Amino acid sequence: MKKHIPTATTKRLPLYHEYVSRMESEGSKWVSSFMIANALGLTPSTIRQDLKHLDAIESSSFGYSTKSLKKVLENALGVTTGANMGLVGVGRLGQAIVHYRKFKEKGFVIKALFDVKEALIGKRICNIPIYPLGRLPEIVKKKRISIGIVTTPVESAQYVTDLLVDANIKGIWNFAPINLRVPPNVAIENVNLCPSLFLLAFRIKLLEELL
Amino acid sequence: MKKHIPTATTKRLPLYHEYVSRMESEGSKWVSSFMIANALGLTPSTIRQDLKHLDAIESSSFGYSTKSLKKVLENALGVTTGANMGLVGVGRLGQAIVHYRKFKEKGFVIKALFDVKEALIGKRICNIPIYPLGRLPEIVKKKRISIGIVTTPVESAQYVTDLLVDANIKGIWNFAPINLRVPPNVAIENVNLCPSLFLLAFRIKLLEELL
DNA sequence: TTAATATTGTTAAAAAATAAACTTTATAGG
DNA sequence: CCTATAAAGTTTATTTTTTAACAATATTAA
Repeated sequence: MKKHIPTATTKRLPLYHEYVSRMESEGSKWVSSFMIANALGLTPSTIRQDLKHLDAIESSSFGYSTKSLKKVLENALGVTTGANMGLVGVGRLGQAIVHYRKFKEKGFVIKALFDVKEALIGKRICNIPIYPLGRLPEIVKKKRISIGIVTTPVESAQYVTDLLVDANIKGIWNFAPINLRVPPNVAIENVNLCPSLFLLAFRIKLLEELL
Repeated sequence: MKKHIPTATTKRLPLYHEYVSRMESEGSKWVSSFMIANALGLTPSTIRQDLKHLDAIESSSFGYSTKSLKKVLENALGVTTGANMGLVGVGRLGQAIVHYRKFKEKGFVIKALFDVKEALIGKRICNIPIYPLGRLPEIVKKKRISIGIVTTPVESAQYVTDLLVDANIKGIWNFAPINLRVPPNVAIENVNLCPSLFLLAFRIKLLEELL
């Protein structure tokens, strides 16, 4: 297969990866489409269809080899090499992300922090230095940063994004509640808390109407 | 229409709401399907199809009335009344969420914090008291908490969720990277950072392969 | 070696979601 | 009042996604 991976599939691949990683850390040698489906609320058929788009995975009548599946997923996702990241906006959310350990394990390392607040400049969080926004272009280039994390207030998010784009960043991980405009050669992924909470509220409402 | 709202639509409604809210705060009286589509990277047709499922919206040859659309969306989403929330796991991420202001405006108020760490008990963050986990059932009942926010480490997430479910919570907003098991009468919404970052990495990879 | 079982791999059907095309309604200007 | 325009509302077609059914393969134990 391999040709073109459907978008619905691409959104699930990272979830499979996470599940498989957990199973591996728990010592499971094999993982079946039924197990994944059950854990993620999908059908086994969907899992198998999705995995058909990837490289061959070692399988048996127990299911897929945990190790092999994880490797193939990482390959497909392009998370084998990791990336250097820079975070702009060292507020509470920004700091929480800096302390988050999970992606570091995978080679996604935050190499620099940026903020406008004078008081923060020169300090370090998790041993990562905080630079003034003005030095962003220079530092991004020097540290070979390819992903920008935007955790600024809404007002400055687009400005900061433009800075990052001009500095030749490849992707933006955006936590500000705004749809940023980026050129087509820059990837973007939004993490948006309010809509997420509202979706939960909506699901609660649907469940209540059912009674 | 009104009958059954497709899930694809439900996921977009909160995004519409956010966009409309922003437009309203910027003083726009009217919002068209073209504008929304353009801002969110969708087609106008999709927007119109989606809104067909909701109550009638005041419209003209300028588009939809911002005020009316926002109201109808809030109605549909069930975010008119808000909800009392309790947060379990007062780590860095938990604290960042406590300080997040946006949902409070909409009536989604965090009324209590819970943690196992002795040192935290009795303290307050944003004037919200921190209770020991043991008092969760009692406090949830007393403060009429209907949404539980889980920001604990993975290891304790399921345990905490069970506690919340037993305390008759209606929905779980889960930030732990694990697929929690809840009974069918409890709604759940996951916010999962690692898959989100991996999806970004994947999009970057796709863009690079294009060149 | 063979039968039973569990699971993947594959194909085909069904359902859902999206996009396009067309109709109706509302506004603005002459 | 009429015409041009802009957008919503609606219908239809297309595409994508999901599900179900079945075939092929690997394992286990008798």
